[in-house]
Amino acid sequence: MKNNSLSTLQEFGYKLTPQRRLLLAILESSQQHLDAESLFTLAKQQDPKISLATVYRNLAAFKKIGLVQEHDLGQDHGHFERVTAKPHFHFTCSRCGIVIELRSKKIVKLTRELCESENLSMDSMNLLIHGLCPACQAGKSD
Amino acid sequence: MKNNSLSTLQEFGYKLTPQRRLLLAILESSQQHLDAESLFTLAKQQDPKISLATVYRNLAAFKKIGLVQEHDLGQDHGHFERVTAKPHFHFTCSRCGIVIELRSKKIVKLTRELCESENLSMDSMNLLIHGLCPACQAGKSD
DNA sequence: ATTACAATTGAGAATAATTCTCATTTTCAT
DNA sequence: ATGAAAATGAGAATTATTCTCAATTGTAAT
Repeated sequence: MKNNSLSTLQEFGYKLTPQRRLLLAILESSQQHLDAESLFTLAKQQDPKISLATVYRNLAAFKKIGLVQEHDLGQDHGHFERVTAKPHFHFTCSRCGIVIELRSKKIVKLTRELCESENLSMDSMNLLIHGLCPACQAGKSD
Repeated sequence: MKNNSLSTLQEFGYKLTPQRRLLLAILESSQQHLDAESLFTLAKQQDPKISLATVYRNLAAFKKIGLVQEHDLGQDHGHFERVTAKPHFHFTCSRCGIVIELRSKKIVKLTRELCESENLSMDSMNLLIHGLCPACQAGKSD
């Protein structure tokens, strides 16, 4: 029943190390989009010996097997989040940098159909929108 | 009538330097998604003195005023392209890395409406899709 | 045309994110 | 339990990008 990320890891031939359990646990409990450094900081609280290289290595592995997605949120480094059943999109305010999550089944469906019509097999989609959030639209004069 | 990128630059208070003319000309004539290094290489053919810093500085400026868009095409560095009237999306094959452009007015419209419904003002959208291209679907066994 | 000032540039140093190296440790199938 | 393959930690190395600063240039006003 409980087809969790750990069994997925094993299915793909990855070994189940304490570091991987820890990193996945953090990613799963986090509601935020973590960057490598933040994940490293959080992980160190529970395993002070963990290495930043391990964080990067495993983020790459998780990405490869679809457990996490990397997003370019307009900063100079990537952000990661656990992939959930519900695909969603990211709106980034170009002024204040806030990230707002959006959902639309219709857009997902259309994208899937667009790919099908071109004979492309779609693994993941990532819709990034830039603009002004409501607050920044209001205080545009600053 | 001819509202080109040069006049846009001036409208935003940027000076019209030979380097900027050159970079924009290259971006406009290129059908590809150039990264900073390729743009630099192309620019040097016409202006051997041009500096890589100038390329980065101006890509940032062009981006800021909406003349170019930066895409994260799954590599470890950004790719840039001149913004045209027609928004389009990018499919990247996770196996061979080929980039295929897709268009869908419907998706653009839905995205715009989604933002409106959340009171977000949308400046740009960027839809990145990952999967397998037709060729790589065929030769999956390699 | 000349001037003056702010913006821009070139060159290379500096920084920041990410990857690599390699000796050591650990997982897991046997 | 054992051994081979995979993973880790630590720090060095690499790569993309930004910064610094002196010299140059575009432009608005004369």
